[in-house]
Amino acid sequence: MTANKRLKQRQYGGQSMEKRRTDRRLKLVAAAKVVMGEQGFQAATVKKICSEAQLTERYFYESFENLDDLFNAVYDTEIDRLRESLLKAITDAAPEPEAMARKGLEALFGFFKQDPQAARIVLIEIYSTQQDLMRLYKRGVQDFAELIRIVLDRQFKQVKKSSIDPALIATALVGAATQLAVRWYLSGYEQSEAVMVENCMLVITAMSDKLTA
Amino acid sequence: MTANKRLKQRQYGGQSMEKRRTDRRLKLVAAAKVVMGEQGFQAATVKKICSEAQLTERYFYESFENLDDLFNAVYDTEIDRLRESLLKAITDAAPEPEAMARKGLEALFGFFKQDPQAARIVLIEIYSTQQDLMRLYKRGVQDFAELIRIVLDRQFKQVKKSSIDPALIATALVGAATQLAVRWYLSGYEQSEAVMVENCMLVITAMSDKLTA
DNA sequence: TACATCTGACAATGCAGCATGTCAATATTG
DNA sequence: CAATATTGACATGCTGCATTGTCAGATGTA
Repeated sequence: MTANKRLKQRQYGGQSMEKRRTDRRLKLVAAAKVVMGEQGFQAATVKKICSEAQLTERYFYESFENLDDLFNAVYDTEIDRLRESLLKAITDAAPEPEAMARKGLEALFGFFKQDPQAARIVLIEIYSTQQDLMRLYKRGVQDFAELIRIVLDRQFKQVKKSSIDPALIATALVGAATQLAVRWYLSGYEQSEAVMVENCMLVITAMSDKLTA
Repeated sequence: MTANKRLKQRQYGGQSMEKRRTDRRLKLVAAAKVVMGEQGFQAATVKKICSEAQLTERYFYESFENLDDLFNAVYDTEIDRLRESLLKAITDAAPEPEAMARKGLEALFGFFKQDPQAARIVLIEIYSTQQDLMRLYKRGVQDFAELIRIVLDRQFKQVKKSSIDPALIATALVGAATQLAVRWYLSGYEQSEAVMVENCMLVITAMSDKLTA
């Protein structure tokens, strides 16, 4: 529906049609991040977002089906940014496991501290979407857990008790970190970033100790 | 507004006005739990809930301001049930710390397994309310964390590093358990209850070891 | 039995937001 | 310059839902 009449396209403002479309799309995603990150998904409307993006409402439907669709785009964008930041921190600190963990946590809490809108999107609003919760959850939690699991597997090759599942342990650790982040965000970042990192580190090293013991 | 014209009240169906009102309120809370627990908060409407409760819509406004208000009531009810179950399990198993933790986790995961609607309300839909997120979060996460913190404080009196905050550690542990529960719920309870308990226990004992070391 | 209260079914109203449409102004191309 | 594509501002129709209102019938009270 969106691109049916391809009769004649031309430049406008020195940009091709495709460039203009993707620019508008990016503006909408950025605007939606602001609105949803400040007021929440529920309070977000097409009108508000288009107004924030300084675009007329028609262009919303040029790029998105509905608000859920747009939220997915916003979520993916922010999660990608977070993952990139995390991966860079971790790989830079390799190969010392403890340094990797610490730098990773610094990147994580730094990300949330420096961008409260993204924090709300990633930590809170993820659960407000109707469809695709599984997809978002997998992308936002399980993929990170998978990262951790790989490290865990390296640390302890032989599982002592067969009922212990590295994937679950990894999920639990992700949960510990995110719950700390949620609390931190909701408190208005009451504690210092260093304190958050330090306490989260303790949980991780505790687990590491336990598994290597 | 609800109870202005107290001109003349009388029995009906053998019940006093107050009894009838509270009965209807309870029916609405129970119905809302079903609708919101199955379809989510967003999909819940006054009509659906009243239909589920087999009450006409007028009675909704007799007991609640709006859907957020009703959700609060549902959430409180379920959290209270969960807390009661947890406390009973823990106190029954006292004073062995490890047994307390294990029985507590069994109660926790048992609760979510046996009542998926409550699981969704408590784990997922909590974040979908507009107002009062702080209140719900405090009631649903921080109060449980406080429980744990008290136990932690007993286990290690002197904090080695001043930056370690038992309240944060407790929050992290709550996060670990709830994230496991969320994953479990979203997977359709893929793993056995025993496996969930076992893996969560490992995280807790790891932390316990670390703090008492 | 007569009368007031309570209840349930459903209608009426009003509003908010989605989705599409209109149209004049502007930019681009030939 | 003429013709057409593109844009922005705004209007329009539509839908679903919240909230209030109506009324007949059921139930209790004097």
